[in-house]
Amino acid sequence: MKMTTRERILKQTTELIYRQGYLATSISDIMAASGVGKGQLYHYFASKQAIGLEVVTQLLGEWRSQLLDGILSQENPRQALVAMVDWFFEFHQNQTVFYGCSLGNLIVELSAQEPHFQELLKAFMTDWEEALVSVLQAAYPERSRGACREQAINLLASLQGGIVLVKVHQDLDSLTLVRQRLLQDLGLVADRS
Amino acid sequence: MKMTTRERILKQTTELIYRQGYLATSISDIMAASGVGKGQLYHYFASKQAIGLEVVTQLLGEWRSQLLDGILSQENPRQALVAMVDWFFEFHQNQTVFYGCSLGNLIVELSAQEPHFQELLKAFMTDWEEALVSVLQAAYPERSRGACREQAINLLASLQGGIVLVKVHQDLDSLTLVRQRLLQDLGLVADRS
Amino acid sequence: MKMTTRERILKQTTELIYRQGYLATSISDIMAASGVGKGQLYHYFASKQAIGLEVVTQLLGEWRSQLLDGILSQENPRQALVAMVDWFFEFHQNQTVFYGCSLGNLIVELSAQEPHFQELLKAFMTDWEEALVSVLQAAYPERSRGACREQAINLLASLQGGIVLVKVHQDLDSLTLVRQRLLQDLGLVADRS
Amino acid sequence: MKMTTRERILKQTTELIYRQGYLATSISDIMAASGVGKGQLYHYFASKQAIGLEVVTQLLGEWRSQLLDGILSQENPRQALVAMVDWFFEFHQNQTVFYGCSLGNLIVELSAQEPHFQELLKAFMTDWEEALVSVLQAAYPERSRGACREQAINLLASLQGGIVLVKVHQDLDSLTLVRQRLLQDLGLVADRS
DNA sequence: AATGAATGAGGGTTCATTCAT
DNA sequence: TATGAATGAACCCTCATTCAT
Repeated sequence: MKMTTRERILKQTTELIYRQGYLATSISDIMAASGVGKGQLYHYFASKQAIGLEVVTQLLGEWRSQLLDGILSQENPRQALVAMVDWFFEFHQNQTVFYGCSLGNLIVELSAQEPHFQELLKAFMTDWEEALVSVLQAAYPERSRGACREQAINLLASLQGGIVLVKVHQDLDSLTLVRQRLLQDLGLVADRS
Repeated sequence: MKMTTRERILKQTTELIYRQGYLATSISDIMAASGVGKGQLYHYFASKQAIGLEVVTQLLGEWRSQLLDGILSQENPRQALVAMVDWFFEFHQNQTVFYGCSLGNLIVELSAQEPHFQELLKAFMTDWEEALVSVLQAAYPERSRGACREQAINLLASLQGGIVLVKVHQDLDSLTLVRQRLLQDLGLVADRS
Repeated sequence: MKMTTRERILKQTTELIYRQGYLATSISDIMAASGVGKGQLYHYFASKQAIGLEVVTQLLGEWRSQLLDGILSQENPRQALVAMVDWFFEFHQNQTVFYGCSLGNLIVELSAQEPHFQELLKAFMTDWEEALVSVLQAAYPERSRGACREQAINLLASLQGGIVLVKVHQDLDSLTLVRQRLLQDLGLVADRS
Repeated sequence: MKMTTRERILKQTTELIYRQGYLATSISDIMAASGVGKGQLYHYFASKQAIGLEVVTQLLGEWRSQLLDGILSQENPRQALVAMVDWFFEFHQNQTVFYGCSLGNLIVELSAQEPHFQELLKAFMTDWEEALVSVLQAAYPERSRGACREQAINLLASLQGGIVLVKVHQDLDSLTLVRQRLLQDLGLVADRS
């Protein structure tokens, strides 16, 4: 249960970046949140960017294991899709302030400005898309790969856009409606098949 | 055709905020971009936040007039919907760097942190949603208002999410696929009605 | 008699750099010595290096006007040479701590590390050498230019080296002996001519 | 042939200080260059200053043995003088970047600031001067000790000043001319004697 | 309406050093 | 003998803002 200093820094910074964004999170913020001195921080990390990149790397690792290797890798493809939508939804369900999607926030804040971050984020999103395509292909073997890809992209866009709407309204409604439609789509198509 | 100093400041700041975000845009950046001294700037605006709020206000005014009062107010509701999707798509089509959606970026960056900005953005998004609901209702009179609302939210989510994907990939593909699906949906539903 | 803030900064920094060297002179030192706040400092100068370069530029300008345009430009070339040696000597004569030569110190500290400084210093030293060559040529018209150049370099080296010895001993003796020899040489040669 | 950790630290630091100066050489630089951890470093040395003083002590020891006990202690005094000038010259001859004189650099950087360093440097320079005086006295027995001392100082000044000029020009020419003159002087005087 | 001097808190980073194991 | 975690002052620089003219 004991955490090393390095882990504490990363954990706290993950939370700070999620809530405030990368730019708005200062080294002082990180020091205060993790109870660590300046020198110590730079003992473990070379720069603020290095912390940021490590945070993102770990975050994506977490998503990979939970989402790609876990949820999307289960046997039944339709259940996998439903589980993914639910997983995404449930994360936000219990919040009091809606900070948005940890990944989406980083994409919007950094993709056009910080190539190192963009690279990591893009790689993950590509993997996510491909995983989704595979699951969709498994769920609907009669469809073309192109059709699956289109649906995968649309599915991801809906989720990401849904959480953007949640953020501006500070209200879960939009995501609820998006989820409803997504599940319906998945079911509807299933009915037809 | 001459621009006043105040207008010049706002125009340049709009561009800077679009590309870099609000936090990353410093007073110095604004001064440099608009060729204005410190005194001037603080003569016209009380603070950086005041500039930002004015920029957002003008931006939303522009969207209101172009999108809500223009595109979405045309007689034929289905044409209105298609036009809206195209308008959104075409804005991004000609870019070399994909900075995302001016509104979406602000929502993600500021909604959870800056109530004044959130308020403006939320008000506009609400109006946009309502306008969409009305147009959808007009297009599909047989449907319930709830169904229209669900579709409106999903439409907006798809667009916002699509542009998020574009930003992370720095590639228009995702939005192209989203647009394809949206136009298809609008047609498909039309066929059924 | 009133000095502008900028002038005050430069004057104090010149003194600090002379005594401590460029690296050892911190922005805080400069702030304290010139009674100026951080923002103010960076209002007038873009960076510590910019201050340093300006200090060096002004210093070299001063040397140019006093030494090259003044002392070395007088009609009688032998008097000019003697006056130069005396001018150099007298500067150090009245000091209690021997900080060395303002130029020599900078050369030793920065020539191998900081190209911008080296460039300025080298340009001045080249001018100084050439001025000396001309004066020597005027004093001893029968000599070859090469011989004059050799003597010029040796004269400069003696002065610079002399003040290095003064610095290590914290004692003017070495420079006194160097001066003695230099004046003797000039006289001696004069006798021969 | 294996070097102890302590020796490795000293060797690398000597090089770093020679190239960058004492102030500009950080503990991190030393650690990196010698491949030693923090604990190691402070196990062998009490402080950065202690390392610096040891470096200087060793350096001066080296000069003492090579120059004072070696070159200047050979039987023939005139050969000794010529050998000294050549030794000094040849060290610099093969460099691509001219970092100046290891001793001269330290004198200029530290004499007026760091009493401990100044003490070491001054002691050595005094010994060097005295050794030179003795050799000159041996070479020219007819001269007064005062005259020898004057020449000794001037010889040292020429060398030190010559290398300062080399440093600012990043070009060996100046030292070549200084050497030429010095050897000529030694010969000239020899001729006269 | 306009200029730019002045302020001082805070930005990210490096420093030499000490401590615990 | 060796490791590297921890400390905190100081480094250069940028920030948004205010003031005097």
